[in-house]
Amino acid sequence: MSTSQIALNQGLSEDQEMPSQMGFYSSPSRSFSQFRCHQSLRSLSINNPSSLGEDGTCQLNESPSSRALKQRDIIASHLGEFEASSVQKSTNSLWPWVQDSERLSGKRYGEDEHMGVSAMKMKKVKARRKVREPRFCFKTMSDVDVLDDGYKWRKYGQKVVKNTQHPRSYYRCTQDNCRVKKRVERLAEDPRMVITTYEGRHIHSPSHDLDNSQAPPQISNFFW
DNA sequence: CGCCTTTGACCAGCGC
DNA sequence: GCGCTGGTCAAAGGCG
Repeated sequence: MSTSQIALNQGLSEDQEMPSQMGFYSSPSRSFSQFRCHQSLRSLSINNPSSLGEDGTCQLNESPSSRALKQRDIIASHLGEFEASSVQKSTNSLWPWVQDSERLSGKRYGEDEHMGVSAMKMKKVKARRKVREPRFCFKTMSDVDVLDDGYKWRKYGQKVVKNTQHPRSYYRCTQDNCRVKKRVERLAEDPRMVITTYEGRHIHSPSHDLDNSQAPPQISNFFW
């Protein structure tokens, strides 16, 4: 049985903060029931509070009925789910999945929220990008590091982070003017688990959809 | 030739 | 101020 785990730490109570090594920050102001469930996820019981694990993740054991869902469809569904329910509320106080170090320096958020790409390129010489786009992360048990989420990514960096055996890889969406990035790393405690962190919102549909017109229309509704 | 990965260097933020 | 760390840049090389 293949297993995916989606970080739903927004639904945690205040004293159930995510493990620090996962870089999560739980927002105590939101309850689990606030998540609206996409049709394709209902079979995965993602909105069932009883399925919330002790570590703040929702473990999705794929049932026969859900097994037909392609991995990227599941991911795309989650993207839409999170966007619709919370990620767009990108004020500092409601930032859903922020790394602890960044939470402590919340002043960094939103300064250049609407700056254009060319302007950003001009500015980066003196100052690194201070914007932090909406982000969320999830972990998946997988042999491959890069999950097929329907988008095309280009690797632009790799870094060995402290207290981890495996390097963290940095990817950027290859689509013009799309500033979405993602980080991929393996969980130190369990190398079988891949931690994927998305940052930003896609301004286009998944590249696979462009190639395959048979893709379910509900999926294309959830790009960001 | 174009696109991609690799990798060392650089930079900003943070803690002390 | 200094050192550490994470994130990014960009040159170099590989591959189809």
